[in-house]
Amino acid sequence: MSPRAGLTQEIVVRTAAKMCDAGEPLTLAALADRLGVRTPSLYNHIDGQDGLHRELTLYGSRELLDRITRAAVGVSGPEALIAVANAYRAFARQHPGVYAYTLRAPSPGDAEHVAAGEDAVGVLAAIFELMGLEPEEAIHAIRGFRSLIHGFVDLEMNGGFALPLDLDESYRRAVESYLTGIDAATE
Amino acid sequence: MSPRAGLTQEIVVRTAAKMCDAGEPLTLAALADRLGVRTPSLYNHIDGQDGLHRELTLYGSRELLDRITRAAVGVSGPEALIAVANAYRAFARQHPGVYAYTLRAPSPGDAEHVAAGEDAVGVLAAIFELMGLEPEEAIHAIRGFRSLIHGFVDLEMNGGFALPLDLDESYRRAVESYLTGIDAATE
DNA sequence: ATATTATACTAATGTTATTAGTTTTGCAAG
DNA sequence: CTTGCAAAACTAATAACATTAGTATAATAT
Repeated sequence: MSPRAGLTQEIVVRTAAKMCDAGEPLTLAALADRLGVRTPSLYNHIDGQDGLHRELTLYGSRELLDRITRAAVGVSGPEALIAVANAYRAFARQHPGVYAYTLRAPSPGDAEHVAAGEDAVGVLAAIFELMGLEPEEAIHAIRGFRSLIHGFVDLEMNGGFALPLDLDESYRRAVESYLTGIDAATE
Repeated sequence: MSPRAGLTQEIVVRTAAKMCDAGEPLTLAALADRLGVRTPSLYNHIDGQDGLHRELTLYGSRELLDRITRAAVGVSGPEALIAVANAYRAFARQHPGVYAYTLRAPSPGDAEHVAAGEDAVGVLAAIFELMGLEPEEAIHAIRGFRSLIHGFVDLEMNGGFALPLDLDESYRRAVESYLTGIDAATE
């Protein structure tokens, strides 16, 4: 009937990303259906379900790295960190499905994935060290910073904040408070 | 052969909890096998897979609430919050599988689950308000606090912290920095 | 023009969850 | 003590999904 549907890994992964961002359950069957193809045909482009997840993780990690990197150019200090925090949350809200994949720990062999994670940490490390933190202090500070913004975004996405009080304001205050505390601890 | 294996919902849920805490994939098939029973027999005690997940969520939420409540008795202020943060992390490390279920948003109809979540927030609200925060300020502060500790624990559990630097120290500093910032913002 | 390779297919298998309907046990009421 | 009943376990069957093996065909390179 139709050998040659013109698929490519790029198309498969991007379509999968759209589906999970839209909240649709992401199964190989549904993905194949969406692409007008039979399920086994996907195996020509991705290594099964695990492979698809790996690709989504990599895709999301790179995209997120790109966002926070761009958010940080031209600014420094707390201002830069606030910009990064806002870019991070904006990405997660815009791509809730893909965002969830970015959190997966890289497999030891997955050099590309590891690299994307290290680059993201590198962006933060540069900002903190320019603020006068020693490298080791910076690592602690980055861990807390990442924890705060990821935690907020994750709870927000999972309906963890029930009360009718402005979430933007809560986020702004949380980031601000943490940075104030870091500043106080540095002196 | 063996009608009457002596199962009860309690046993089913606790066994499921043990399995997911041990990192084993939690399927009804595996759970039934573990209990020495056929899969459909589980339906006498839980309402399918969704029902099991709901029970695990409730079980975990109550357990976690119990831990943080006990951690907070007899102490107040930042000391109490640090105790809560430590109890929270200890629970997550001890019960990684169950912890993941506690994060699920309660279904609107699930009054028991909603109540457990509100109680947990209530514990934190009491502490913050005794520290002099207005109710609305307290909500913002609680959101940030929960975000920080959940985010840290979640990243830690998912291998998000790669570098060989003491995690306990990072956690201690993160909580301390945040509380310092809250304190500064309150005056 | 032909050979090759990649892509998509059909067919088949195994796992899982779920429902329907059946048997049997343990307990309670007469 | 017997009889009846509800609950708990079972078997059987169905549907969704992922995966593998093997086959056909189209695009491309020779």
